[in-house]
Amino acid sequence: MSIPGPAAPESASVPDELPAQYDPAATEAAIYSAWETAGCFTADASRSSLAGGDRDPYVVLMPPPNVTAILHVGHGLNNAVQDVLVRWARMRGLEALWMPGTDHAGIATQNVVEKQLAAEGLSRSDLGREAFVERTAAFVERTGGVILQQLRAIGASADWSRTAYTFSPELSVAVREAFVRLYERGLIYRGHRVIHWCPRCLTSLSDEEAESRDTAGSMYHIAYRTEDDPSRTITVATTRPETLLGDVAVAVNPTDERYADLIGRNVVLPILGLAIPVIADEYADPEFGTGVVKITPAHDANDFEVGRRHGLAAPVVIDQHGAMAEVMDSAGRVPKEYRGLDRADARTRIVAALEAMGQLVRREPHQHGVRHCYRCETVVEPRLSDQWFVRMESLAAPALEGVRTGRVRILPEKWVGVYEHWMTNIRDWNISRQLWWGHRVPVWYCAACDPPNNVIASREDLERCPHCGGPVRQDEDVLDTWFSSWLWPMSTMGWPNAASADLRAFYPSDVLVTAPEILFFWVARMIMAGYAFMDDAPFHTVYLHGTARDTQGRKMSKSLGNGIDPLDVVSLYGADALRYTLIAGMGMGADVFLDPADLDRSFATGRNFATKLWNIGRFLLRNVGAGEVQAISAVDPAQLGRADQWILQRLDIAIRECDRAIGPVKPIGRAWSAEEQTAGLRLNEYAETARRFVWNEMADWYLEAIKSRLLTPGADQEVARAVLVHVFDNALRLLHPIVPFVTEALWQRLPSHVEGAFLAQASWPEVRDGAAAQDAVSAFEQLMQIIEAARRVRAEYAVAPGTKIRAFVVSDATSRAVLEPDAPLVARMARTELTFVERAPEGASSAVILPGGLQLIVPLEGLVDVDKECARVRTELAALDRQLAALRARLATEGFITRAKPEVVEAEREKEREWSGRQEQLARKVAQLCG
RNA sequence: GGGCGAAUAGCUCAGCUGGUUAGAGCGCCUGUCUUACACACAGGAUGUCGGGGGUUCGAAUCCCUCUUCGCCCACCA
Repeated sequence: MSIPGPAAPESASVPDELPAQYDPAATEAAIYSAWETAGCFTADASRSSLAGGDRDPYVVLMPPPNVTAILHVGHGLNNAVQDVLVRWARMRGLEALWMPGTDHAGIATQNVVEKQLAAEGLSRSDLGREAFVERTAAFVERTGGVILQQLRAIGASADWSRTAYTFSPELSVAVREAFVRLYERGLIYRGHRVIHWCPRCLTSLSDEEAESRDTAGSMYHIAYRTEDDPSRTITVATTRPETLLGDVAVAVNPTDERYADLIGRNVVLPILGLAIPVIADEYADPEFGTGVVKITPAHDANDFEVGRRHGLAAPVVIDQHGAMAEVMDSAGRVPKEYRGLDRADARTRIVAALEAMGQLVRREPHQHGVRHCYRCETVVEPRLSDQWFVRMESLAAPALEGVRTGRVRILPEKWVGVYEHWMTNIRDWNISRQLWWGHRVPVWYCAACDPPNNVIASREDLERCPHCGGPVRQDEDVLDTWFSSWLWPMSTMGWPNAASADLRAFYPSDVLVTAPEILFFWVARMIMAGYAFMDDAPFHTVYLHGTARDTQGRKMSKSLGNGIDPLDVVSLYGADALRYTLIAGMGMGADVFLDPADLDRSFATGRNFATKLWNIGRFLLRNVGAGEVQAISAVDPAQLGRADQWILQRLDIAIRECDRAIGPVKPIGRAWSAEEQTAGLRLNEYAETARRFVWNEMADWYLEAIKSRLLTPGADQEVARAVLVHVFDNALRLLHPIVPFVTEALWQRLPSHVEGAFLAQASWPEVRDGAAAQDAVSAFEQLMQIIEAARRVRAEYAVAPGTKIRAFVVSDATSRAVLEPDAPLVARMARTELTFVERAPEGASSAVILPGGLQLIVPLEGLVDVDKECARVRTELAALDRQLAALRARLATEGFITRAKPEVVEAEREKEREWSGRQEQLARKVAQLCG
């Protein structure tokens, strides 16, 4: 027995000691450490079929959380899904590797450390670059990766021996290699252009990091006077009047007749009094605003392009902090009273000034998208600067092709269109950041050499120039954190070392599980990197799951304070309850709604289920005992009872349905077929099927049905024990990926358990060969219906629970021979004594018509008044009349017979026979009762 | 502005290629501590499947349209 703790029995002879409620706290931690100690989660490269082994690999890459992150319910959801898949694959006999790790998270981590410094009254410049980086590294070393520890608490079966970090020495090698290779291929270049700049983080951002937010602003209409005729004015429309100080022209559309006469003349820039030209450019849309655009090349990406086309200057009038200043080529452009003013204040002042001068024609409310920093929400400032870019077009082509041909599938499918749209309209990626925390751009500059020798991209640190031997200095910038993340599927495996065992055994990986938010940041780029560096996609499936939201539909977040701490849930109800609730509640790509104010209710589904499983286990252990149990294969099929046959068939059905819900494992050496494209990964269906089997079928029916057999010594007891253990063993296997702890705890206590074996490593259930005896199964189903009917009658007439009732079953001799031996089962499960008769007895009674020509008649004397029963039967008959009429109409339609599938027609005919038989019986009953 | 998706029980959602009397969980109602489980058991109620039109023998399912929500993208100053 590998499970210590108070709940573990000393010996299997006293299994009754299990508490009535599952106590996760007493078991989970011990089970997890037993798994880890036994190396259950450690993948072995030599066993991979790609490396000469006999198992197909199954690899899931954990989206590396930020190294400073703390587990929230989003991580819980993401990792629960991955763990289900990995545990399932492991049980399927694949060499399963779940690669864990963290991301150094450039801006995010730097912000955290800078905040700490600020609390000490320091800034990063007070420390200097080297000390700051050291301090950040030490901080990460000390407190980073907490989240990985927390993931163990929710049962994550990652291979911790391989834990990676995007800023580790090994991954740094990969980053440099990727940079230099792309540089050598001409796909990385230095560009001078307007990029997104965060004035708070003091760094440039990629297009994806500058998130557009719909914002209520104003549109200002400003009149400019022409230089040569002060009476002739031209009105420009702008949302950013403060950038006026950097204007070098106003543009009109060349086809716009309103302004044709002005093209080539000058207008006077208000406030500064500078003369600037009116230029003609297609960029100006005659339909929008006044049709006149002010051109500020240094502070707007489009204006920059216009400026370039017309050879205009690009004066920079806003500094890196977002304050007005004469930064570059802008001498005399920022009046003293504006210098140092924040852009927002400057806007107010300039608008006021324009108004005072009578040049503000109009100001109207205007909704428009404003870009914000994805890390700190600051309004991003377009800024002219030199940055490193990756040319994306050629990288995107194979990544687009990979999805189109089915090498990679994206689920749910609705994201495919989004992916394709982004890929086909891809823009170059700004990868340089003006930060200190991150991979330094591996480029050195030589002051002595001439271009292109003065810029050297290098895999090794350079001390001196390889061309002239003179001194060099390294680029000050670091790389976008995503420039290391996009290599994750390769770098974690040892790339660029082609001889790496992991790279050979485990690339490409299988399913990537993540949130749609990072489809472009990460997923699309990983696919591009895969094709660019490994010539193959990094995975065959992208599974984009939903978001955790509160009851008002708001995304759970720390700042809103509406989050749920998964560890709270774990300590209250256990990891299994958390996992089951999340998995069962999450349709493909659908959001999960939870109430942070009512954890009890939110997680009732999972908690109740874990307890139910536990109690099924308790019952089994108590009643089966510790004695030897026959293997199911050793049981003579002729010995199997009806209930046994029935539950074994239900098990097979459950296995098939679970397999279908999880779907095909992977396509080997080919693309996904059209049918496979969207098949599987319906984990909620899988969870529901497994739950239904173990709870509604095994516990509610089978267990109840065999209670007496279990208690009566003899051969039949042995059969019942064997079947029960077999069925529950398989149920635990089916459920293990979702609720690993409670299933492991129970599985190890089964009498069939072999010392030292783990459910985590056990095999996935398979459908048994040989069909079940259908007669026996049907007979059991008929008994179930009799029991349900009798219970319904009892409930309807409020028969006291202790009271036994009598009932007649009207049946032919054949049915009677089949069913009568099981009358005691009905007596026990429905407290109803059955008497089999060939004809309905005289007198008023409640009748329930059952399929197969059976009728259950319960004498109502002493139970209820006849009037009430009469009314009930009449209602039932009326409903049946209606349904039967509709059914007959359908059957009478010629088109139905000729066009419907034969099996559908046959099913409908069968139904018609059954219903009309029942109608007849009901009519007779009405006559008897009411007439 | 462009693109995509969704609308089914009080709530969150299944319902896969059109064909049983549209389902589950949670919640609700009634009864029960039936010796595994009250975090349970047994029984029950609730749906013009968003509105309208169409295709079809047959539509929650396919098509059109309207309404309402959501998401992604976008330089319209």
